[in-house]
Amino acid sequence: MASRNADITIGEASRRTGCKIETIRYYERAGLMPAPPRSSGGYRLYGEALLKRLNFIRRGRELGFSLNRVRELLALAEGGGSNCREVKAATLDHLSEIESKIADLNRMAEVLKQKAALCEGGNVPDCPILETLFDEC
Amino acid sequence: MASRNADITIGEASRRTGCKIETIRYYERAGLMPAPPRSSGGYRLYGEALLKRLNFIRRGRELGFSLNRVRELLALAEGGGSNCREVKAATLDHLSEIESKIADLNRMAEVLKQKAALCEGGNVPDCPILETLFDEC
DNA sequence: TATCAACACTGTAGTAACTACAGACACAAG
DNA sequence: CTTGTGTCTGTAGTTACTACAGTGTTGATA
Repeated sequence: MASRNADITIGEASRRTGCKIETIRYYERAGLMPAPPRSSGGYRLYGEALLKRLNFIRRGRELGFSLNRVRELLALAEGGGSNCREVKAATLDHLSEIESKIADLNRMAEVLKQKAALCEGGNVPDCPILETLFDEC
Repeated sequence: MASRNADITIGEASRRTGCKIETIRYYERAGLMPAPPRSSGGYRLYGEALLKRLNFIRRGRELGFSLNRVRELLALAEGGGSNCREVKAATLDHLSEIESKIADLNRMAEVLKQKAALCEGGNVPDCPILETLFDEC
């Protein structure tokens, strides 16, 4: 049960989790991953539990959680009393951040579309886009 | 025509443009703003042209242009042959970056909503959100 | 057994776009 | 002349990595 478990080098861990090697080492430095056991030659060796943890981090990041947020979630997952209420709160918090970012970007996109429409894109000087950047209220 | 023009200190420029003082100095270091003239005591003094330029940068940033992009736009605006076609291209480029960011965020928001819905948020251990982070695919 | 490629190690520095000091100097009002 | 506010420089910190350089390890082959 422990034999093939502990023979995973960092490169293999990288392939299996989709985290780059340097990112994995970075997570260790940053305290998101514990220092793993090492081979006699000093190579890091990852077991299943650590791979799971790496995947957790990667999935959290893919969902846009900050590393700090991921850290919190890991703490919640670890502290046996993993408290669903807190996790849900963090998730909803994050969701509302994302939604306000979406709203911001939509606003930007609108303005950019308007500006682009002003401009027929010829070889003309006096571009209306630049003018509005310079002069608008 | 030049009297009240050149008496604007960095604090006043900050108030008028909405850029923080340290950000203005940063733009100078970063080559987006030229080194302005100085008072006898070494204070930076901004004229109308520089204020306009600062506003340009700020508006560009508000629209999500990167500083490099703003730099390009400024160059286009300055090179007398300010070429509407290039400006429009940069704008549309940027617009499509923003739109793909919006799509990403919408995807994230969807998943987060689903996850949050799984979870009734009680004082329970074994939170389904954490479980999917750990175990999914 | 020697050797070789492929891998991993540490430590440092760079990225974007600021922000935040510390310690020193400038300027205006009382 | 002092006091208070403003500004100066230079450096370091932020987030989440990424990219080296220079050295050591591993495992397979000749």
